[in-house]
Amino acid sequence: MDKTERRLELLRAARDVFATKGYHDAKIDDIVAAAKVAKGTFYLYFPDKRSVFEELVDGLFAKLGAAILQVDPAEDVEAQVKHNIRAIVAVLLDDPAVTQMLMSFAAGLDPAFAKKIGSFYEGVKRLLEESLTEGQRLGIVAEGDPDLYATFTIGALKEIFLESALARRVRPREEIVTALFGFLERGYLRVLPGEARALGEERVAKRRRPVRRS
Amino acid sequence: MDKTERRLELLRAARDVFATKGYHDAKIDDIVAAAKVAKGTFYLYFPDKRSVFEELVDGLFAKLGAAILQVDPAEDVEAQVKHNIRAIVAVLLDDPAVTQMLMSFAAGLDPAFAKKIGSFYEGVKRLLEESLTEGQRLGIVAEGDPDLYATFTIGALKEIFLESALARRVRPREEIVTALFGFLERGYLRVLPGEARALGEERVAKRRRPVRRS
DNA sequence: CTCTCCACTGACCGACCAGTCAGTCGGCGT
DNA sequence: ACGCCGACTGACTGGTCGGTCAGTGGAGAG
Repeated sequence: MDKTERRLELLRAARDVFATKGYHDAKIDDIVAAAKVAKGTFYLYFPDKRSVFEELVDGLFAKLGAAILQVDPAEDVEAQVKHNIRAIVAVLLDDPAVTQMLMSFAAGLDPAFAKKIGSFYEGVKRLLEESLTEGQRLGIVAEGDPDLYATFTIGALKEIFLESALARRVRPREEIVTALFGFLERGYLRVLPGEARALGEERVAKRRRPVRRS
Repeated sequence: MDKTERRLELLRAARDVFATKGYHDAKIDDIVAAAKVAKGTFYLYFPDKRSVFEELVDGLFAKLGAAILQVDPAEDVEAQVKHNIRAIVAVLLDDPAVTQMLMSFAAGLDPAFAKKIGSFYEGVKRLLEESLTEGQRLGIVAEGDPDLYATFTIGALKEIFLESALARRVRPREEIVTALFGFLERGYLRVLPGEARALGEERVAKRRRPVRRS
């Protein structure tokens, strides 16, 4: 087993232990036991307990950031928004352990850590808020405080993932996407109605992996 | 200073320390320092650290439970829903310290504690879900999975209070009420439109403290 | 004045655990 | 064969708190 593999092993072990016991109850001894190495080995790969935790969270943040595409108002908005929702759902549900950590342990840890997560959400919110403001200018988004809209949306998202992570209920992904979009649409989205929709999905698919054709 | 007062003093101190430092970083020594008593005194009033915390949370739970009224579909629904939102907003914003604890430390503590908070939210959700299902039967609530609607709603609520508790933004209460209601209404509420609204507020007020007349 | 009572005190204890480091061991180059 | 390297080990340490309890002081009763 080479170094990269061992590191991954430790990361995996840490992720599982954190997810089941929570940050504070997760002891380094638990993690090394799960990874079947001695305690000292852990410290060959990570400087301390918190840094493993941060690495896990950072990884998910990065995946999320990569998955979300900027919405282009010139194209079919519904399809793009649905695509983004679908992407977020996929990333988060594919890694329920880290997702649970992210959703549940938000604050309540040391201030430095809370700041980290806080600033992430703030970033996401600002992005969403800007999209919404722009959307209002274009008549795609209803009147009202975009800041509040953003907050509501993020809250709804967080809650559904928290629920999934706690495994209180497993839901088909597409059901989440459709329901959330429906909720948002009748809440504050005013999308071009009718014809364009079916085509929209296709358009986004094309942009992700461009299809060459004659 | 009599016993009740001292107890309250400790509770207040604990609340403040928990809110600023989080459960784990809040040391008994911090609490007794804030309350200006010796450590031993703390243990004359509370059996251990967790029980103070639970007492604080229970208090807020109780206040919330008391504030929320069952919605009667025969009466003006909009007014009643708004009334409930207003009540929740009032309780939570009046005690930002405990609210922050409630919103932030959801899980990530010992399992027993997580279960406590979890079961509370589950209870709230079930109640809301039932109301929504009933609402669908009556044509007040749009088609769709009431479970998802409930999750979204609670998420939106939680998020806005989390934001307030972290003092990232202070908002006029009525603004929150109106915005959230608008969001829900255009999301899935189908309320009797028009005339009944102005009267509705009055009707709810009457029910809380019955007015005898002639 | 003294005795009793009890709220209050704070030095202390022991469990717990993140992080350390002197030592082991196997593989590989020579 | 030999010695070096570095990955790995796990007993140990130092510090931190939650919780304890023998002692203090002052108020009120007799």
